[in-house]
Amino acid sequence: MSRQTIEEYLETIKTLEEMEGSPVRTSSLARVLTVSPASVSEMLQRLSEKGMVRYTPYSGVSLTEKGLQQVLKLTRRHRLWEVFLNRHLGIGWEEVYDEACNLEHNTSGMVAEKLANYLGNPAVCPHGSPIPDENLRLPEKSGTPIANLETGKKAKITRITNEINSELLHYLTGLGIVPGAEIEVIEKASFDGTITIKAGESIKAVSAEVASFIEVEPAN
Amino acid sequence: MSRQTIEEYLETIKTLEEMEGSPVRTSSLARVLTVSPASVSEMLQRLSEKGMVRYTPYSGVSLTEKGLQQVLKLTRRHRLWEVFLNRHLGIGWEEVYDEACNLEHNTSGMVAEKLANYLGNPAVCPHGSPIPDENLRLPEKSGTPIANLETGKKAKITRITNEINSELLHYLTGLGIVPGAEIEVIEKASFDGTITIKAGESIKAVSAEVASFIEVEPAN
DNA sequence: AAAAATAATAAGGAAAACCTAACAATATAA
DNA sequence: TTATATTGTTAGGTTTTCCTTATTATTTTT
Repeated sequence: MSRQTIEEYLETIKTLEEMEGSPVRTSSLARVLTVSPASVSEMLQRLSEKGMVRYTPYSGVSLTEKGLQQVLKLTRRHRLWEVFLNRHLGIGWEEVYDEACNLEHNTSGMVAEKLANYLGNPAVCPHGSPIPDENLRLPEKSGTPIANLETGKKAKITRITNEINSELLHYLTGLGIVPGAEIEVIEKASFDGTITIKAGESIKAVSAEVASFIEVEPAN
Repeated sequence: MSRQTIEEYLETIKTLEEMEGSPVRTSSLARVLTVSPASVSEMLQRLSEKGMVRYTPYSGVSLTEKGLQQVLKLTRRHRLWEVFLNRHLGIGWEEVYDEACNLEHNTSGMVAEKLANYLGNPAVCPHGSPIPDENLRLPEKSGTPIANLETGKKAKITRITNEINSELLHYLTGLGIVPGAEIEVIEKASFDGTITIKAGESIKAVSAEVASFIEVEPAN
């Protein structure tokens, strides 16, 4: 198994653990990686032999500590590059994900740490996601999905949890829903979860699905 | 043939064309790439089918215009990253080559041009080698090997043409022989080509082989 | 021109990363 | 609780891209 392939599998497992819970099903991985379930089964056995994952046939797969450390290392590099691309090269936060994906797998530890230092050891990426520190530790989770915010409450957007879908991010940018923006929940439709949000002077509604990607911290 | 493999072959062919002349022999490529001559033959046929090289069996291989453009594109990305790593991250000019190799293959055109702009469109890398411009054009060659410099003449070091050998570069740094340094040739031994150089206050001798990597521009 | 050195090719193989089809296990619904 | 549907695994095969070894062709040297 090539390093690239290993890294792709591990990162996808981590993402799915967060999205759908652990353990992750073979079929989910097959869907996301667009390969056959049979291929996934095969790969998971090999990753298991390498001690990167815990794999129980017919049940699912989860990262071991070793696998998790590997993913955190990549996440750190990925998000550091995102900060650089956005802040210094002026590439939009909607676009930096893909570019950072290309760079993260080819960054040495030395370059990663010098880069972190150059950037002033940022705590979050342009989407508001936390950057693991030098020891790969993450802070306690602080934000909450916007659906949890009471109507009429003001809050600050801290994070958009879907970094991959650049169309979504462009759409949110158009609505003024970007990390750091001050917003207020005007209305939450109980029927379908649509949420009406005031951002700046404009008032816009977003679907429950889109809202699920928006994390906020209530203003005090 | 994977993109990575193609790029490695093309870059090696270019380097060997400069070092040993064109066309490049199969055996030279096999030696540098540490693969069998049989594999090289096989690969050269495929590169030839793709129109990247001109390959004449038993004679050798040279880059086509298409192959050359490809190499220049990579060279541009490579040297831009070297400038960034050296100037902004503080990685020594002796070390930047390897790191830039990793990054160059995973850099999009967009990132390359934004990076160039960020760096102020530098003309040369930390070793003094020219960076192809946005249209992949290179300036006329201006420097000359130090062996061509007359004894007693002052000159400025413009380039070290061996960027790969970091031990050599560390050695030269210790002697004060770095791009930009003002030097003077004290003596050229006619027997073995050893050259005695004054750099700053110190006077040191270098072998003909090491000297062959040092390019200068005479002071006016 | 023959011998020696070098280069190219052919034959065969290994490993990675997929696949399909058949079978097995588990979950769900009647 | 049995039948049905869903999901997962195994077995065996394919493709790609490299490899080595042995053989054949060409060039160079004597």
